[in-house]
Amino acid sequence: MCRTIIHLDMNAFFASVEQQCNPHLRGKPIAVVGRGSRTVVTTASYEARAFGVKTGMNMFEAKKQCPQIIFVEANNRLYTDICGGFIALCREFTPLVEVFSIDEVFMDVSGSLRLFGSARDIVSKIKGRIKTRYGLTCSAGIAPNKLLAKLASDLQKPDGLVEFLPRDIASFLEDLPAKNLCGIGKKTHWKLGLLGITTCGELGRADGTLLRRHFGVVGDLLRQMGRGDDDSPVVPLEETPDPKSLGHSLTFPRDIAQRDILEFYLLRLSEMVGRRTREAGFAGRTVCLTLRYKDFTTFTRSLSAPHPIRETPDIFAAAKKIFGGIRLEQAVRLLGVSLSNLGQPTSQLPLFPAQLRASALTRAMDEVNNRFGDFTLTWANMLELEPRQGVISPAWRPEGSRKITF
DNA sequence: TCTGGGGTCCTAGGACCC
DNA sequence: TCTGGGGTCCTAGGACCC
Repeated sequence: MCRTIIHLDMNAFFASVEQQCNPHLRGKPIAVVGRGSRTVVTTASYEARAFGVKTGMNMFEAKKQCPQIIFVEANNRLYTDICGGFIALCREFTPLVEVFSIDEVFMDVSGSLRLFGSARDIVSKIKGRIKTRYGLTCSAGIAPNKLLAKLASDLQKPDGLVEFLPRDIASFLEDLPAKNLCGIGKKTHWKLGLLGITTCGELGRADGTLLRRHFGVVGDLLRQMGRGDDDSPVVPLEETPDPKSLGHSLTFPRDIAQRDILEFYLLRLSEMVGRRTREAGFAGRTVCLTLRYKDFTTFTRSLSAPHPIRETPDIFAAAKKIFGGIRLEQAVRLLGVSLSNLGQPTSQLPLFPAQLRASALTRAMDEVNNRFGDFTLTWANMLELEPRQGVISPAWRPEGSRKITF
């Protein structure tokens, strides 16, 4: 059964939104960044990209590439609101809309064609509405599967539309670098190169046993990708699986060597994780601590509790226990806390008055914070720390623990 | 003034149990 | 004293995505 899949990719999303909101930024090289000096470029406008400014660059590098660059602090709320509108718009054409990231969606319009005409028609309607409503452009790819649709949308930027017809696919893939495929990163590209494989054509013809030997179970998948085969479904929001982990991490403005200060941050991160976990109605058994030293050496240590936990003091206690077992070798640049092995909280009621009080207290704090903002009400020893919110992750997805309303 | 933050999936070794 | 094999869980790390 041949499907018709559309991939839509908002062009330089965060930067374009900022340029729309602030006319004086239009036509200028800008970069959306987080707060503080130790931040990186999340999105660069096309004007900035022309100077070589790329996502992931730190501010100095960006400034070096483009001295007149304008840095704009991210406005997360604005981006998620527009993303919500964008998704709602796509869902007018099919319920099969998969949110791949804050600025990318897949649509399976196989069943919508009779109602709305061709996939091209659907794309031009959506593009038109995004342009009118938000002043934004996007690039679109149309193909028989997600892999190829994403490849297609990448070919014309900005404001493009590329359709892959089945008869053209093989010849197009023949000389296409394999690293252009979604899922083949730097390392895999390098390893493939050692095997003499650089193009999709070569990957598709490669020996299955050879690929399995070097890439394990992924080997077979790689060969299929080289041939442009992909039968993965478009997963709509309603069917998105529950998250497997929830976490937060923080790069400090300056490296920190004092354990007591690091413990303050640990509590703060534990509270952020706990609150989000409770809000999403989960509990988790495994607490994982991520630590990055001054020299960027990064490692994780985790600890599993016998029962699912969700209260801040429980998460903090586990994080502190892990932290206590680490002998600091350098000043610390980043700390992270995450909770995994997620499931439904055990439904048993708290047994002891102390537990009952703790849980009621948490509930009350969450309510206040949900209404008035993060850290309005907080644990006393967190008060001396500045609340600090970074830029939203471009991989943010409005689902599960991050639900939004349309 | 070097290098963010939020996730998923896979692998591999060791403990432990039967 | 040496010797099995299978299965699960835990931990740590790495590759990948945006």
